[in-house]
Amino acid sequence: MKTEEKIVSKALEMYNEKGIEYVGMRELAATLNIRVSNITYYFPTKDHLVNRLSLDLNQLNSQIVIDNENITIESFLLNFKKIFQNHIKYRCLLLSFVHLMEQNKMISVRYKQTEHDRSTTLRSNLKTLVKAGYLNIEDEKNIEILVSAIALIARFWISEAAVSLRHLKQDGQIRHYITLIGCILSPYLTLKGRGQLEKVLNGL
Amino acid sequence: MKTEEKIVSKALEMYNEKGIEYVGMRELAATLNIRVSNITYYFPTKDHLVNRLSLDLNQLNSQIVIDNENITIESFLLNFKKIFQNHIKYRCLLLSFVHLMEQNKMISVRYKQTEHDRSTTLRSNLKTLVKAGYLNIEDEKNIEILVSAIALIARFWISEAAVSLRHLKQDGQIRHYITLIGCILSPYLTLKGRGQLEKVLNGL
DNA sequence: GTCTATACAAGGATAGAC
DNA sequence: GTCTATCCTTGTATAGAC
Repeated sequence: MKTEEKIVSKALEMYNEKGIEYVGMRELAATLNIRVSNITYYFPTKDHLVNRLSLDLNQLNSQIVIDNENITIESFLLNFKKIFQNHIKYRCLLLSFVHLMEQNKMISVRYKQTEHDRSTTLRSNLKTLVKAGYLNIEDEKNIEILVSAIALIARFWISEAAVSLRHLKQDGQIRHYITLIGCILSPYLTLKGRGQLEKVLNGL
Repeated sequence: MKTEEKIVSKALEMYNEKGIEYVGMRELAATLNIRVSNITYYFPTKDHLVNRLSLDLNQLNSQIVIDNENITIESFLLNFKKIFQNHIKYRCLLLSFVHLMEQNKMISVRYKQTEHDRSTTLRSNLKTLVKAGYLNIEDEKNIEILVSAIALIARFWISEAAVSLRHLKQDGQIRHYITLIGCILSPYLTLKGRGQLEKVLNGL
C-alpha cells in the first residue's frame, strides 16, 4: 500500500476509535512508524487529512442512487439503511460534525453545496411516494415538516446513539433509527404503504 | 462583581461566541485583565469551569416545572419553549455536547443521572396527555417512538439550527423546532388537542 | 484567601536539508 | 519523497508573593 493510502486508512481507524480531536499527528505518525512531516507531505494540515476522509464518505454516499420514479417505502427506507451504514464507517466525521462545520473551511463550504441537493432529493422522494399512493399528505406544509425531521435524524442519529444507545450494537442502532423514520411517516401511510412498512421493519 | 462570577460570566459569553474549544485560558484571562493562574485558583482545570456552566444550565432548567397532573398540549409545548430558551443562553454546551460527553467526566457522569429522569418525565407527560384526551395513542410502542424522536430534537435542535437555519433569528429557530415537535404529535391529536396546537403555534 | 510568575508537555504548522 | 529541527499555542502544575 502507498504511504498516502496507509495514512488515510489508519487515520480513519484511529479517528473512529478515539475521535478526531483526540488523535494527534504525532500519535498517528508513530503508529504508522513514519515521521509527522511525512504526513504533512501528503496532507499539509490536519484539516486536509480530515477533508480527504470527508470526500471519501461523499463518494461512498454518491454511489447510493435511488430511482425517484420507481421509489417505494421499501426502497426509501433501505436507502437510508445504506447511508447509515456509510455513516458508521466514517462515524468520526459525524460525531465531530458541528465542529468541522465551524472549523474546517473545506468541509463547510462543500457541505453547503450538497446540503441543498439532499433536502431537494428528500422532498422529491416524498412527493413521489405521495403520487405513487404510498403516502397520503394533503398539506404541502407537512412534507416540509417531514423533510426537516428526517434530515435532523439523518444528521444526528449517530451522535444520539453514542450518548444514549451505547448498549446496542451498530445493527441495532441502525434498526432503531430506521424504525424511527418509518414511524414518523407512519401516520401518513396508505394501506399499501403500511403493508410495506411492516415488511421492511420486520426484515431489518 | 466577584472575580469568580466575572470569570463565569465572561467565559459563557466568549464560549457562546466562538465555541468552547476555540477560547483558550490565556485569551479569557487577557479579556478579564487577570492572570491565567487566577482563573486556575477558582477553577483548577478548564473542565471544571465548563462543568460550572453546565451546573448553571441544569439549575436554570430545574426551575422549569411542569404540572404533570394538569398538563395540556399548550403547557407541554410552552415548557419546551422555555427549555429551548435556556439552551440558547448556554448554547456553547449544546454545540459541544458530544465532545463534552466523551471528554468531561464530571459532565458525562451527571448527564447519565439526569438523562433517565428526563425521558421518564417525557413519557409520563405523554401518557397524561393521552388520559386527558388530548392525544389518542393506542399502541404503547408509539409513545416510545415519540419519546425517542422528541428527545433527539431537544438534544440536537440547536446544532441543526447552527448549520442549516443560520438565516433565522433565535426566536425563529425556536419557533421552527417547537412547530416540528407539534407536528410530530399532530397525527395523534384529538380534536380538542388539535385546537390547542393551532392556538399555540399561532401564538409562538 | 487571593493572585502571580514560571515551567512543562503536547498539539499543529513550517522551513529547509538530504 | 522523506526527515530533522524549530516555532507557536494550548492546557496544566507548582512555588511563592501579598
